[in-house]
Parts: sequence; structure tokens; C-alpha cells
Amino acid sequence: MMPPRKVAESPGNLSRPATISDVANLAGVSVGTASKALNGRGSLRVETRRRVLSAAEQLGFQPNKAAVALNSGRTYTVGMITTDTIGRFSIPLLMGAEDALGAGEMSVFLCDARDDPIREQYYLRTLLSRRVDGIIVTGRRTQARPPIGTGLPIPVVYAFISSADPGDCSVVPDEAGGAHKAVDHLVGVGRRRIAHITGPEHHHSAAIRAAATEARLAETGLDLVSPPLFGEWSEAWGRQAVQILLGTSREFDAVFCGSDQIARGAADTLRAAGRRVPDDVALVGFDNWDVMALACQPPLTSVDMELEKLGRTAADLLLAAINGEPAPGTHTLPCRLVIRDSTVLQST
Amino acid sequence: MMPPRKVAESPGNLSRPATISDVANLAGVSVGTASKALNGRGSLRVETRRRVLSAAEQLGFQPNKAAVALNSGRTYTVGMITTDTIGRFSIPLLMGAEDALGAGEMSVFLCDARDDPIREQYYLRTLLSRRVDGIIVTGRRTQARPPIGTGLPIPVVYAFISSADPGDCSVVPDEAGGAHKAVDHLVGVGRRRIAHITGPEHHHSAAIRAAATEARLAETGLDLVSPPLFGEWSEAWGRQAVQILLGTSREFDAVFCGSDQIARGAADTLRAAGRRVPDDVALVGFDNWDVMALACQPPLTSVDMELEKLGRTAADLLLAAINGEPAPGTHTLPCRLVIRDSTVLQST
DNA sequence: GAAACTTCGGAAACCGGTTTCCTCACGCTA
DNA sequence: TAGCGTGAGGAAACCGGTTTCCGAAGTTTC
Repeated sequence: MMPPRKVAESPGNLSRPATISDVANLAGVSVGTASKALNGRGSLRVETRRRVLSAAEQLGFQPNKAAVALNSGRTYTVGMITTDTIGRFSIPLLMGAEDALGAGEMSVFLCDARDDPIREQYYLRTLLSRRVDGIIVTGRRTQARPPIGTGLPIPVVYAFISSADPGDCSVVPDEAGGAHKAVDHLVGVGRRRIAHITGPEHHHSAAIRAAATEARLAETGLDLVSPPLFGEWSEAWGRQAVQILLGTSREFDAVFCGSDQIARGAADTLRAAGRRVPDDVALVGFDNWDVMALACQPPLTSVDMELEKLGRTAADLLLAAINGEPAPGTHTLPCRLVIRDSTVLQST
Repeated sequence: MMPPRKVAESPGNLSRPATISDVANLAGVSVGTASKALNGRGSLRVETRRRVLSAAEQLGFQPNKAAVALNSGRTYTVGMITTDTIGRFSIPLLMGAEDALGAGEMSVFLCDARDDPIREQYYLRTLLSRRVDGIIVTGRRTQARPPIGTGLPIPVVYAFISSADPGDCSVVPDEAGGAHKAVDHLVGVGRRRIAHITGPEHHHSAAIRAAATEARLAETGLDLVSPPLFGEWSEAWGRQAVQILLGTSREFDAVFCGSDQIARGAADTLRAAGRRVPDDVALVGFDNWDVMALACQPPLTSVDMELEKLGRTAADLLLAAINGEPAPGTHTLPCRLVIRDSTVLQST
């Protein structure tokens, strides 16, 4: 039924990828010898090695990774599962991880589970069937989640999101630390009457950031001018919340917002109300989302969670685990405060 | 050196993934028989088949895809190369493609070439070495680019970006058609004095959209109130360009912007200048980027390039090509106009 | 001049599956 | 009872590589 395999006659004949036996034939050696020549193993005459290499070059030979995987037991691939839809937060994570893994000669399978546990388990099975060397699990929220599987034969690292099992390896941003930096900065530039506008109260990040904000202020002997204003992660809420603040009799000279979107809405409404930023009110956002932070008037001081670095770190931890040096537990990475005109006018 | 392989003794012993010979041993049959049972081939007693399946179940057996790939010649994987950094435009593309491919039981290798031709060729070699069944090439710009390779042994589909070789398969949005829809809509709601603010003149999308805008207006017997204002893809430019327009004596009752960011800047400046949107000036954006279009005041009418559908289409075309039904040439997908309050007040 | 070492490269096993081919036992018919 | 057809399942080849093992030369050494 199958016609006999024919060897690629001419260089560059790419109808079928060249195999190592094509190379061996062309070089006039056995496949074993060809393999040794290509991998620098065994003891071969210089001349023989050269002949094989030139044959491989001529045929554009690329070893079939599936075959290599079969007898090395390693595929040099990892799976990346985003538990919820790939979005703004996932991208830097993915990019950082992909970059770090690519440097380790690893290829990445992209799996978008779209918030669906069924899809998630389907992807997990697929990845296991493909014998990936490890898995990175990411998500849009930092909240802990149930482990994706137990007793898996390969290492798993959770990035941004964390695993509810403290024995799993997770890498998360230090959101509380980020809030501390924001508060310290505002206090440092002389603000004392600080408000906090943020996302939904039940949202993990909103809760953490708000609590850390109040805690840090308390350490400094200060209070928020009003309880944290919980709402949505939207500009509209930022606008609305500032209206609320303006409507109260409480004076304020700074607003720390739980996201850049909220901060941007706040900035617009403050300006419309004639409050100058930063002169009258200093403004700090969270996420350092360039599109928001830079387009804001004035450009926004913001807390950067360094997601790309976080993705890179997750990848490095995964590589280490694959090489037999697991680092279980939750690893916390510091946030970085990026200072712009909304708190301190930058000299050009 | 290697200890003898030991069979997983207990169900759920996941120290090493179960192989088909583990299954065969447990079921008391040969590996060939096990394979037939698992794939519904050959003629086996019902009892035997059941025994094998239950053994596989018990061991959590997942066939090693590398081994399957080796003798089927198909890996059921595709590579997705983003020529420039993964960004806002790439994501819907990736998601659409990943979704369509996942439905075809294909896994996706993610490759971020970061605008670096060297990285691009490196990824191409890697993918070929992994014997992917096909490749999708995407990019941030719609402009044509040199083919990623010639005489490749596998099909390639270009999505969003297109290949300079017209014989290659490319899927692109109909940007000109999108501009037509925007113009038709503005004219349809009674606007006659239309301005156009867009990105850099040398940018393919800016040029196409501007040309299509002028052409469509000409068909209607109209002209732009001023030559297209080319600048940057930023809110700042949108603000600045509206200042320019306001500074001239030319009256205008509509602005069609080359991007939602520009439109948003335009909206802010119009409002600040006391021009009501849409009453005095109707505003249309491009991209339908929810973050911008919805946060804009008022919410922005915008042209949607339907990138997710585009990614899905690219994946479908790739699957067809893999199955021996290539569809060479450039495929153009229509844009969709999403109407919001910035042109027509929507009844709630 | 024979024994002992090296050097080089081929043969073959192996990774984990799939598929072809073949054998064996059984049941039916003449 | 011999002959034949059929169903069930095992043996082995194969996919494309890597690695171990071994043998055939050539080179020393005494």
C-alpha cells in the first residue's frame, strides 16, 4: 500500500522533511554513526563527521522532536493554562514565561480554559498525554484556587493566581506591599487626608489592597478620610466615587485607587470639578496599565505588579522543578511604584 | 545502569505515566491487542476489550502523543507565530484560532517573535523540527509582509497581517469596507461636514482607512472638511487634532477617527470645548476596543474588525489546508459597525 | 611475529505506540 | 474423520531517532 520511501534527491526538496537515514544515506554511513556525528558523541574521524554534517546541511535536516522525546523521556515542552480568558493581565505573564522558557529551548502549549472547569480538565489531560515536562497555571485574579490536579507526574507552577494547597508552588505579586508603597509615597509628599476607591468588596485584590492601605495608614497614625469606597473596576465608578467624595464635607488631598481605570475616571471628575491634580489632590492608581496611566491627564502614578517578571519567575521555578529542584510554597514578588505627574510633577 | 522498568503496582501511582504495555500486562494481553482494544480496531472478544479498557482506566492511561505522532506522521499540533509582540490585536486572534483548533483536537504552540526576524526564523525552525501540522502567522499590522519561508513542507496561513506572496493564504479584515460603513452611517444620520483624524500617514491602516473614507465621501458627493489629519495612535493626538479643527474656521458636525484611542481624546476635547456629542458633533472610532469605546463619554460608535472571527477563520482555513484542501489567496472579512451613543443616542 | 590496544563505525536494541501478518483453536460441513 | 472457514489474539515490523555493544581494522610493544 505504502510506496517505498524515497530519499530526497535534491537539496531543498522539502516535500517531506529529511530524516536521519536520508542524511546517513547521503553521507554513506549508518544511522547510528550519523546520530553520533550530529550530536558530537562517539569517536568518529573528523572527515566522517564533516561528511555527515554537510549532508545534514544539504538536506536541511531537523531531527524529529517526537522521536527524540520518545527515547529521552523529555519533550521540552510545557503547557500554559489560563484558567480564565486570556486578557490584559495574562498577556505579560504569558510573554514573560514564554520568553524565559524559550531561552531554555522549551516550547509552550497555549491553553485557554475560559473559566470552564471542563475545558480546564480537558486541557490538563491533553497536556499530560503530550507528556509536557511541566505546567504553568495562570488566571486573571490573584485569589487562591483549587489545585488543578493532585499527584500529577509533572511539576506545576501557579502564576499570579495561587493554589489553595500551600504545598504547591505559586508565584504572586505582593499586592499589600504595593499598597504600602502607594501610601508611603502619598504620605511622603505630604498628604494626610487620603481616600481609597477600589473594586468590588468581595474581590480578593480589592479587599487586600484596601486592608493594606488602612493598615499602613494606621501605622503612620492616620486614617482614611472615609471608609474604602468599594464599587466596580471601571472608570464610571471612579467618576461616581469622586462625586460621592466631593459631596461629603470631608476634605481630601489624595486618592489612592484600586486600579488605573478607576483612577482615570477619578482624574476626569476631579478636573471637571476644578480640583487640580496633583496640586489639590494627588492620585495613585494600581496596575500601571500604560494605556490608562499614560493617557490619563496628568499621567498617573501607579503600582506596577511586574507581571512579566512574575511570568519569568514562574517559568524559572518550573524549569528548576523539572530539573529536580522544586521550590514549593508561595513566592511573593514585590510591586514597583511608578511615579508620574499625578503625585509629583516630573521635571522634563 | 537503568533499573528494570517497574509496572505501576497500584492504581493512581502516577510517578511515571502508564504505558500501553503496563495496560497490556494488567489486562493479560499483548500490547498489540491492547492497542486494538483501545482504538476499536481488529476483532476481539467483548470480554477482552472490556478488560483492557478497565485496565487503562485503572492506570489512568493516556497514549503518548509523541509515539502516536511517530507512526501517524501527524502531530496534531500547530504553531502560532506572532511576528510582533503579543498585544491588544493579537489576543482576540489567538483566542479565536486557539478555540477553533482546540475543537479540532489540535494543540497550539505559542511563539512570540517580538519583531525580531532572528527570533522568527528560530521559531520557524523549532516548529518544523516539532513537525507541526501547520502554522498561523499573525502580526499587529495588516500590512503585507515577506513570506515567513518558501517551499515549506506544511501549510501556512497569515492572519490579520498578510503575506506579500499572493499565492499564500492570508485572512485580513476589510478595513476599507469598515471605513465605508462608518461614512455611510454618519451620512445616514445627516452629517455632511465630516473630519478624519487618524494615525501616522505611513501606517498602512491609517492610509487605507483615510483613502477609503475620502473615496466613499466622494461617491456621495461630499468632501472631508479638511485633509485627513495624520498623527499618532494616541489619545493625546486625538485631543490635539480636535484643537486644530476647532482652531480653523471650518465647521464640522462629525469626526471619524482612525482608532478608538484617538476618538476618545477627541471626545474629551470636544466636551471641554462645549461641543455636545452626538448633538453637535457625531463621533466614530475604529477597533471597537471595549475599554476605550465603553469608557468614552458618551460610549463610542466604532468599527469592529471582528478579530476573533478572523482568527477562527484562519484556523479553519489551516485545518482545511492540512486536510489537503488549501485555499490560497487573500481572504477578506467584513468589519462590523457597532453603533453607540456617540452617533445616535441609544434608547435604553 | 604475535599479543594487546586503539580507533572507527556498524548492528541492534530501545523508546511507546500502530498495523500487518500469521498461527492456533474452534466449529461447521461432507 | 478429514477439510475448511473463521474468530481471536500474539509476534514482529515500523515510525525516527539514540545508545550500547561489538567487531574489524590499524598501531604498539616486546
